[in-house]
Amino acid sequence: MDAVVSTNAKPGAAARRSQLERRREAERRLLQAAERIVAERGLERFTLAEIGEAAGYSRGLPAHYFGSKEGLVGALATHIVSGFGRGAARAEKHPAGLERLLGVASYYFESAGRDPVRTRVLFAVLGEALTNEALRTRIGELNAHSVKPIADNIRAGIAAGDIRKSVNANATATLILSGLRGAVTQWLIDPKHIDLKTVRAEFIASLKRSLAP
Amino acid sequence: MDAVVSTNAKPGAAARRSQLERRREAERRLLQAAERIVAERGLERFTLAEIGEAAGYSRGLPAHYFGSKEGLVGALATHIVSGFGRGAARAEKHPAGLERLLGVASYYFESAGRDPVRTRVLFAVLGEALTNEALRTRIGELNAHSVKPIADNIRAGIAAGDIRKSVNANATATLILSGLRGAVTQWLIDPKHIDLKTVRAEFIASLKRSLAP
Amino acid sequence: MDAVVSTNAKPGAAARRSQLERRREAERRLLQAAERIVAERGLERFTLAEIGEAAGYSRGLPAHYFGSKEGLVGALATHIVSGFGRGAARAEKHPAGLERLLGVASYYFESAGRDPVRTRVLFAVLGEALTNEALRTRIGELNAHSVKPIADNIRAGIAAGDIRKSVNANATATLILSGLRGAVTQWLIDPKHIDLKTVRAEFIASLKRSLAP
Amino acid sequence: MDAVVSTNAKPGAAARRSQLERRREAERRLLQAAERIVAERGLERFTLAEIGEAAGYSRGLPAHYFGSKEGLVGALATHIVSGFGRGAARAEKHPAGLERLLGVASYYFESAGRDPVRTRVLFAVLGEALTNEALRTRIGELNAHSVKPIADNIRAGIAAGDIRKSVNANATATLILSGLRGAVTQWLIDPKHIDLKTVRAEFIASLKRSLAP
DNA sequence: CATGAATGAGTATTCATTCAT
DNA sequence: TATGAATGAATACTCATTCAT
Repeated sequence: MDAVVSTNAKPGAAARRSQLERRREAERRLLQAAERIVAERGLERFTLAEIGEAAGYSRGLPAHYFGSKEGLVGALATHIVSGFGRGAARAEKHPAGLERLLGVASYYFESAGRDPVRTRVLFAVLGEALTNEALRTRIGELNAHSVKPIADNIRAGIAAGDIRKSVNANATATLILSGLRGAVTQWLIDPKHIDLKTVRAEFIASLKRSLAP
Repeated sequence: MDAVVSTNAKPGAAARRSQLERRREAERRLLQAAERIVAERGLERFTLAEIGEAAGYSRGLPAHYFGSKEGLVGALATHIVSGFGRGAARAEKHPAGLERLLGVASYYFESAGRDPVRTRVLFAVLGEALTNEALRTRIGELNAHSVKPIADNIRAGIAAGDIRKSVNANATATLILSGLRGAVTQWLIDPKHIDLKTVRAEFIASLKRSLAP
Repeated sequence: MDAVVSTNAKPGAAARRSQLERRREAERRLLQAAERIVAERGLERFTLAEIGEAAGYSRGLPAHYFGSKEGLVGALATHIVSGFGRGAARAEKHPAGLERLLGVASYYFESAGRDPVRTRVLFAVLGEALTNEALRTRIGELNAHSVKPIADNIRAGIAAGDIRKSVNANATATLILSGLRGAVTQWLIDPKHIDLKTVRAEFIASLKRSLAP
Repeated sequence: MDAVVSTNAKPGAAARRSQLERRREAERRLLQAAERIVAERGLERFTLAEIGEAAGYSRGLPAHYFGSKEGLVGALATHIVSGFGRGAARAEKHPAGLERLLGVASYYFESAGRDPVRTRVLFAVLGEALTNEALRTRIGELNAHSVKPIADNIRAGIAAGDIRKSVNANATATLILSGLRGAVTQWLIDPKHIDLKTVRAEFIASLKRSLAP
C-alpha cells in the first residue's frame, strides 16, 4: 500500500564528506520543507522561494536543483511515493494470507495517523493525478505496487482456506485499496469528527466479513 | 450521496426577460464553462478570462461576478455540491432498507459513469478540500447530506431484518461513502484499466456480504 | 478668498415640480456624496459606483450625469470653487480697508473650521492642480477671485492711511492668500497638534504688524 | 525646512561591485525615475511599469522592490523628505537669529527654484498627506524637522534683541513654514504669472516687519 | 429618468526562470 | 556550490464606460 515512512533526517548531522553529500543533504532538506508546506497548502499554492527559505537555504536553490516548479513537484511525488513499501515489511510478522492482509490494512491507518504530513501530501498527489497527466504515471505505478501485496495475500488466504474462493483477488484488492484511501481521505478532511481508530476497527471488521469463507 | 444531475441548460435559448434573468443565465453559463474546464485541468490551472470566453461572454465577467478566482471556485463547489441529492430520488423505487441502500450505491456508480465531467469536478473539489479551508466547510455539509441516507437505510434494514444488528449505522455509512468515493477516484484516474461496472458489481457484492445478518 | 459655504440642501424636501427639478436634486446629492468621499480619500481613490450608492442612487447614475470620472471631478471642483465669495459678504460689515481685510482673513479660518469636509476637498483640488492641467484653469480663476478682494482692501487701507504706503497690493495679497492656505493646510494635515484659533490669532497679529504704516 | 538636494547620480557609471551595490543602485535609479514622473503627473497617474522602464530596468522591477504602488509612493516620500535639512547648512554662514532665519527662508525659495522637480514631488506628497494616512506620519516628522530650526532662530533672535520679545516662537515658526509652503505652491501652480524672486523679496520684507522689535 | 448588466482596457502583482556574482 | 538580482510573462482584478431594459 501507499505506506509512508519517515526518512532518517540528520539535520545537524555528521561532517559532509563531499560536495555530493552536501547536495544530497540540501535536496533532502528542500524536499522535507516542500512536504511541510505542501501538506498545508496543496501542490500549487506555494513558491519555490519560500521552500528554499523554509529549508534554511536561499530563495534560488529549489530552482537550481529541481530546475522548475514542475520538477520539484515531480521529485516530491517520487519521494513520497517511493516511501511506499518500506513499511509494509512490518506487517510481515503475520503469516501471508488473511492475517497479513488485515495487518497491512491496519498498518495503513496507523501509518496515516503517525505521519499525517506525509499522508496529506500523498493524498494531495493522488488528487492532483485526476487532472495532471505527469503525475498519473507515477500514481499508476503506485497503484500497481499497492494492489499487488493485497491481491497476493488474498490469494494466499484463499489457498489457506481463510478467504472465500469466489473472491476475485485483483478486483477485490483494488476495492480494498480504494476503501482504505477513501477512509483516510475522510479523516484527513475532517479529523475532528472522524476517529481514525474507530474507522480502522470498522474497516477491519467489514473486511473480515466480506472475505470470510 | 454526492449525486450529480445535469441542469437543463438552454445555451442559445429564448429572449432574456429581465435584467435578473440575464444575470442568472450568465452566472449559470459561466459555471457550466468552469465545470468543463476544471474537469480537464483541475481547480488551479485555469484562468478567469478563459472561462468568460468559453461561456461566450467577456474575459472580465467571471471576476465581475465572482469577485475573485477563489470566489469562483467556491461558487463552483457550491454549485456542484448542491446538485447532490436531486438524483437520489431515483433509488427510492426500492423499499427503504438494504434494497434501497444497494440501489443508492449502484446509482452512485451509474451517475459517475453518466456524467464524468461533473464527477471529476466533484472529486477535484473533494481533493482540494484537503488543503483548502474554505472548501472544507462545504464538503463537511456534503458529507453529512451524503452519509445520512445511507445510515437511514442501514437502520431501516436492521429494523427489517435485512441487515445484521451489530452494524454501527453511522460508522458503516461513512465507510461505505468512503468506499464509493475511493472506487470512483480510482476509475477517474485510470478509466482505461478499471471497468466501472465490474467495480460496481464487486462493491455491491461485498456490501451485501458485510452487512448480511 | 476660497471661502466655503454650505449649499441649501433640502434632502427630503418639497414636491418635485419637474424632471428638471429631479435631475437637479440628484446632481446635487451626487456632488454632496462625492464631497464626503473625496474629503476622506482624495480625488482619485474613489469609484463612480460608490458615489452613486452613497448618494442613495444606482451605481450607474454618476456616469449617466457627469459622463466620466473626469467630468465628475471637474463638476466637483466647480461646485466647491463656486462656493467662493458667497460667504465673503459676511465680512463686509467691516468698512473696506484694513478692518475688512482682517475680517476676511478671520473668516477664512472660521469657515475652514466650520466646514472641514468642503475645505478638505478644496485643498485636495488645489493640490491636484499642481499636476492636473484641467484643474489648473479653475484654480487660476479661483486665485484671481480670491486675490482681488484682498488687494482691494489693501488699496483701500492705504488710501485710508491704515496700511503702509510702500506695500505692493497685488504681491502682498498673493502672499496673504498663500499664507492663509498654507496655514489651513497644516491644520488639515494635523488637526490634533495645530489649534486653528491660535493660528488665526497669530496670523492676524502678524498681518497687522507687517501692514502697519 | 523641507530643503531639497540633488543626489549625485551616476547613471551610466562604473562596474557594479557587489550584489548589494547593484540593488542599491537600482533602487536609487528607480526612485529618481519615479521623481521625474511624479513631478509631472502626480502621485497616482503613473504605472509601476513605466517607472521601471524609465529607470532603464524591466517593467517588473518596481513591484519587485517596493512590493506595491503604495510601497513605492511611501519610499519616494521618505526619499524626498529625508533630503530635508542637508541643504540647511548653507544658511549657517549667517549668525543664528534673525539673519539666519531670513537666510533660511531665502534658501527655501532658492532651492525650490533650483530643483523644481523635487520641489514639485515634495508638494505633491504634502497635498496627498491630506487624504493619505500613511503619508501623514512622514509629513508629521518633516514638519517637526522643518519647524524646529525656524523656531530656534526666532528664539536666538529674541535673545539677541533682533526679534520682538512678544513673538511666540513655535506658533510663528509654524506660520512661517506655512507661508513658505503656500507661496511656493502658488508659484508651482502658476509659474508664468508668479515671479519667485519677487515673492521671495516680499516674503522676506514682510517677515522682517512682523518680527521686528 | 434611472438601473444595472456586460464589456474590455489598464495595471498591479506574482513568481518561475535566467543570469551575474 | 550557492546566492540573490533582475527579468518578463502570466493573470487576477478594477472599474470607467457602454448599452439593454
